[in-house]
Amino acid sequence: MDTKNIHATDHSRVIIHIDIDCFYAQVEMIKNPELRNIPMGVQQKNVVVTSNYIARETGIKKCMLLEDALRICPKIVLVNGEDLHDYRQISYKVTTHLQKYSSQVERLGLDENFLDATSLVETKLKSKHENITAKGHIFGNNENNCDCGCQLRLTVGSEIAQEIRDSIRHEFQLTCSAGIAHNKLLAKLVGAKHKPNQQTLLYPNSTCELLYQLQNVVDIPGIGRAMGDMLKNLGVSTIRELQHLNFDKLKFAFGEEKAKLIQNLSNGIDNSPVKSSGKPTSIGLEDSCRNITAIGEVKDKLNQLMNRLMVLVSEDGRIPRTIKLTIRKFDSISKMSNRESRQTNITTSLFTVKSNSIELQQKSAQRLTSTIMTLFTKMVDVHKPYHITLLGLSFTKFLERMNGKSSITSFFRKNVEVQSITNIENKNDLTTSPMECTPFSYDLSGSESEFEPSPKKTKFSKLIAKRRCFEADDCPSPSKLKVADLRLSSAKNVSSDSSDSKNSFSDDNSNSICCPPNVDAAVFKEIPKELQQEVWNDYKREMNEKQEQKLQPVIKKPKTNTLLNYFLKN
DNA sequence: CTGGGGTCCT
DNA sequence: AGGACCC
Repeated sequence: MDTKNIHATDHSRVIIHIDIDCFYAQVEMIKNPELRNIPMGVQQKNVVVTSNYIARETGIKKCMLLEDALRICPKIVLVNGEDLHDYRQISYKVTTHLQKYSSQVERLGLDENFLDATSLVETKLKSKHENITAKGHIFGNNENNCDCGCQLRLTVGSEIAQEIRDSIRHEFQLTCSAGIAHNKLLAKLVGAKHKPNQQTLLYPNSTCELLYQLQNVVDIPGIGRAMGDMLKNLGVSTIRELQHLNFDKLKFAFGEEKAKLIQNLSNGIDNSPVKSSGKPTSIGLEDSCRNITAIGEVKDKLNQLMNRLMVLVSEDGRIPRTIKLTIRKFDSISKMSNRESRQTNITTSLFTVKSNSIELQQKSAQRLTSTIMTLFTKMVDVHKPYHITLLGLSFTKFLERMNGKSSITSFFRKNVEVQSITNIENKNDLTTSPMECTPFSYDLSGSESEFEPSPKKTKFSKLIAKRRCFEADDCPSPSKLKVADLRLSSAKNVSSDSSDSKNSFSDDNSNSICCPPNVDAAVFKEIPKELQQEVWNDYKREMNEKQEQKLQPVIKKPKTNTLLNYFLKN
C-alpha cells in the first residue's frame, strides 16, 4: 500500500561507489613523484581545488581560496591544474577498466564511478559459498536482521570492491575509496566514512545511523543550494526534520515529484538505477579571466580555446554538429551563475579526417571563428563598453565515426549499443599514410558528375570500403523531430554556417522530410529519422547553393561534405 | 580575491 | 537558453 515501505525494504541490488582519492593531486604526484612527500595543492586561478593528504593534515580543504591556503600552509607547493586534459584521460581509463566488471558503470565527475555489482554478486554466489567475509570497514553497530539475503550479497559486494580497488591500484597506481550498499545514495555516503584508500560496507539496518550523522539536508547528494535555501525557509535543516516534514508542505514548495524524491532521499531510499555513462554528450572548455574588454582579446582567447578543443574532439573521435559559446559578464551585483550562452549548428564538412585524427583546416577554422564571433555579438553589444570574465566553447550532438568493418548492419542497428567509452588509445594506433588526408566527405569527383552514375561502386560501398563513415550518436525521440528542429539554410544565408533558427526556416515549413531524388529511397527509408532530416537538409542546401551559383561567375566550389553525399545513388 | 568541467530537466 | 544538480 505504501510505496515507501516497499522501496525501503528493497535491498535486491549491490551498488559500489568508487571515489579516487584527491584525484587531481594523485595524478600530479604520478607525473612528479617529488610531490609525494611534501604538502601539495592543485591550483586553478585563485583557488586550490584539491590537495594531497599531507597538505590536508595542515588543514587545507577542497576549493579553498589561494590566500587562505597560503596562510594555513605557507610551505604548500602548488601545481597548476587548469588544463584537465590529463585528468580526463586517466579518468576515462579508469571507467573503461571498471566496465570489465559490470556493464552498468556511471561516471560522476572525473573521480567517481557507481557500479551495479548485483549480477556479479549473484554469479559469484553460485560458485562460492564458503569463506565469505566482509572486506574493509563495516559501518554501524547494528546486527543485520534482514532476511532477504542482502547481508550475504553485500558482503560479497565488499569482496568485489576490494578486488576492484586492488586492480585500480595495480593498473594505474591510483588509490581510491569505496562504499558498498544497496543503493547509490547510501553507497556514496558510506564510502566517505573511511578515506583515503579504504572501503566501508553498509548493511541496511544501519541506514538511519548513517543518515543522522549528516549535519544538514544539503549534505544529501541531490539536495543542492537552491533546495537547501527553500528548505531552510520552511524551517528544515536537519535530516530528521526533512523526514518528518508534512508532505503537503513539501509538495507545495517543490511539486510532487521533487518532494517525493527528496523525502525518499532523507529516508535513505534511492531507486535511481546506475546509468551507463557511455561517451560524453558534450565536450567543452572554459577559461575565466580578468576583465576582457577588447574584441581582439576575445577573438584571441576563443582561438586558443578552439585549438585546445580540437585536440579533445580529435581524441574523442566523433564529429560535433553544434557549438555553444558561453560568456560571463562582469556584474557589480555579483550574481552567481550569471552566464549566458548561444548555440548554433555547424556542418560536418568543417572537419577534416587526417590519419585518423580530426582537424580544422585554415578555411574551416576561419569560418568557425566567424560563426563564433557572430554568437558573441548576439550577446554583447560590441559598440558599447563591456567586460567579460569568462569565455567557454562547447561541442555537442556528436556523430559517431564508424569503422566499416563493423559492417553496414551496425549502421542501421536500432539500438546503438554502448561503445567503449572513449578512444583515448586511438592516438596510439594511428597508421600514418601520406595519402590519407581527406576532407570529411566523399569527393564525387567533378562537380558536373555529381548526380551521374559512377562505374562500378556505389558511393555507399566506397564509403564502407574506405572505412570512413559516421553514425548518429543519438536515437532521436519523435519529440526531437518537431518543426522547430528543422534547420535549413536559406539561399541568402549560404555563406554562413550558423543556420540561425530565425533565418533558417524556409518556405516549406514541412514536417515532411523527403527522400531527395538522387538518393536511393530504400536506403533512405532505413536510416534513423534524424539522419533523414540531415540528408534532406543537405539536399535543400545544395539546391540553394546551386541557385546562388547561377548568379555568380562560375567558380569551382569545393564540394560540400555532407551526409547527403553518403547516400547519393548512382 | 569564487575551478573547469559535466548531466539532466524545464 | 537557462537552471537545477554533481564533482
